[in-house]
This record gives sequence, C-alpha cells and structure tokens, in this order.
Amino acid sequence: MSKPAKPFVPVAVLEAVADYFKILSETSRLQILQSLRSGSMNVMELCEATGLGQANLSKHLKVMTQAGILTRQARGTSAYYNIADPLVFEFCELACGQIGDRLQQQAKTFLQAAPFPPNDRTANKTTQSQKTTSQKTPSQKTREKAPAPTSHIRN
Amino acid sequence: MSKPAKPFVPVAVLEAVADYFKILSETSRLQILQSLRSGSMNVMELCEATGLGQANLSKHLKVMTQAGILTRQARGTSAYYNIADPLVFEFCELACGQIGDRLQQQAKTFLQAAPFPPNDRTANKTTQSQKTTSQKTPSQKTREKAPAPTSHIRN
DNA sequence: CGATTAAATAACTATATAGTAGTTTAGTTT
DNA sequence: AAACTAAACTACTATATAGTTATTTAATCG
Repeated sequence: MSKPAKPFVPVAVLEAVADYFKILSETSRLQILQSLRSGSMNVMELCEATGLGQANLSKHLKVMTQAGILTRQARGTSAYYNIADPLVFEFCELACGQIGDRLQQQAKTFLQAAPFPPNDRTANKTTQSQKTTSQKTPSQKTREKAPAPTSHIRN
Repeated sequence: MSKPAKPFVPVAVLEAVADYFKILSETSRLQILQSLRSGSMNVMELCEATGLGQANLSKHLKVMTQAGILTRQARGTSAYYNIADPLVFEFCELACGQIGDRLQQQAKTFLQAAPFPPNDRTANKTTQSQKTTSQKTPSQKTREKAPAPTSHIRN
C-alpha cells in the first residue's frame, strides 16, 4: 500500500473527533447524560437513576469530566456533576432521528417484500389496535405515524 | 444498588444511539468518510487515499454499509462505495467546532495562568509568524482567529 | 481522634474489535 | 478453461476498555 494521499484534514483532528464520538458510544454514558439532563446530581443519585455501580460510575464520570462534557463540583462528601456540553443532546437527537428514519425505511422494505400484500397486513394490525371498522384511512394513518425512537432529551 | 428509576428513554434506544456513535469513533472510518465525501470510490482507490490495508478496509466498509452509512455497488470486479447518510458530516462538523471551542478555552486558561503576562507572549508569537511591525492589532487578530480544527467536510 | 459515608482509585477479568496475513470468492480477459 | 485482479472472508494477535471487587482518599460528625 502506497502512502496515503494528502488528507483533507490532519489525522490528528480526525483522532480528536473519533475520541469525542467514542465517549458517546457507550450506553452507560448515555444513561448518565440522560439523568443529568434535568439538572445536577451527585454520584449516589446517579447510581440510583442509572442502576450502574458506584465505582463504574466514578470511572465514567471521570472520563467525561476530563473530556469537558461534564463539570464536577465537590460539596461536603458529595460530588455533584453537571452537563458542560449541551451539544451532546443535539447529537443524540439527530442520531435518534436518523435511526428512526432508517428503521422506517427497513420496515417499508420488509412490508413490501412480505408474502402477504401490505394492505392486508396493515389493515389486520390496525383493526386490532384501533378497533375501527374503517380499513383504509386508519391504515394510512398508522403508516404515517410509524414510531421513530424518541429522543432521550425529552423528560 | 437498587433498581434504576424508570428511564426516560428505553435502554434499547440508547443502545442504538451508542452503536451509531461507535461507528464514528474510529479514525480509520472518519478517513474513509472524508475520502468518499467528494464522490464514489472503489476499494483500491480508498486504499490509496487512506493508506489503510485492503482487508482492513473491506472490514470497515462492511460494517458501515450494514449500518446504513454507506451504500455498495458492484461494478465488474470493483465495488464502489458511496455515502448514504450525509448526516455524518454534520456530526463531524459540530464535533470539530466543539473541540475547537474547548481548545480555545483551554488555551485561554493556560495563557492566563502563564508566568508571563498574556500580552507579552502573544505579541512575541505574532511578531514572528506574521512579521509585522504592529504589535497591538495583529495580536488581537490572532486571538480572534485562533485555529479551530477545520472540519473534514471541506475538501 | 475514631467512626462513618461518599467518592475516587487500583487491580483484575472478560469482551470487543482494529489491524494483519492468508485464503477464498467473484468478475473479467485471453 | 486458465490466468489475473479486485474484494470479501477467515483466523489470529494486540490493544483498549467496561464492569467488578477491594482499597484508599476525602469530608464530616461526635
């Protein structure tokens, strides 16, 4: 393999970006962020909210604080953590939207490929869940309201 | 540790979001995305552009394709890959901006904590890099134009 | 100062995965 | 059909790190 062509952006920058996303690529950390969304919490409170162990929490909190995503404030024997980088919620919201869109597309693909005609399947489902005698209109409404994953920024 | 409080968002959703960020949390993958930004490329071309090995590339490309971020099109013996999810560039741009802001803040912290007065240090640096006789105006300009990492979406 | 509690840290294990070398598969040409 | 090349896949290693147990540190109170 020859040397890479001149990169558009220094690899060091890409590394920093990758590091940023790495921090967000853990469910536990997203749970922490979700819990802190509504306001400052200490470690014990975060333990209860997330179900994570204290030592594990401390570890994650340290990483996130050093990365500048959280701030820490010691008060007595407690340490309170707060969101320092609200951009993370925007990231999660965008990602949720994208994943939802993709699931919708996949659902559509499966419905079209199903051995039953889409209308038969959809109507069957709609009739059960909505208990309406109308088969055409509800089936269209159900399609439009296909559930995208709700963003975790909403309490 | 007691059971977690009712989460705001199902853990399954957070897991999907974490998976999405995990894909972006690798420098190699960001290099691939950067290369594909300007248009479709086959694997050999991506090898040259990124300096990554062919087998490694294939692996990453498969993951990203299955995740819906890339599309693959076989043409003859070649496989061409294309960006399917342009949102990734928005993510990277936002992350770059955030990292840049943070670096600026850190720089400011260091400059204020330095044993030398900030103006003396900045003026010294500016004189060397810009070779102007003016010491006040350039120093302020340099401050305002402190380099944020450029986003990799710009060619 | 000793006791208590919250939080951080150290040491360890299990798991995931990037990267590599080797091999197989797929498509094309002669 | 054989030869060639691009790309995918397999098997392996090295590395990073989440999660856990145990311990230490920090703050407070009696």
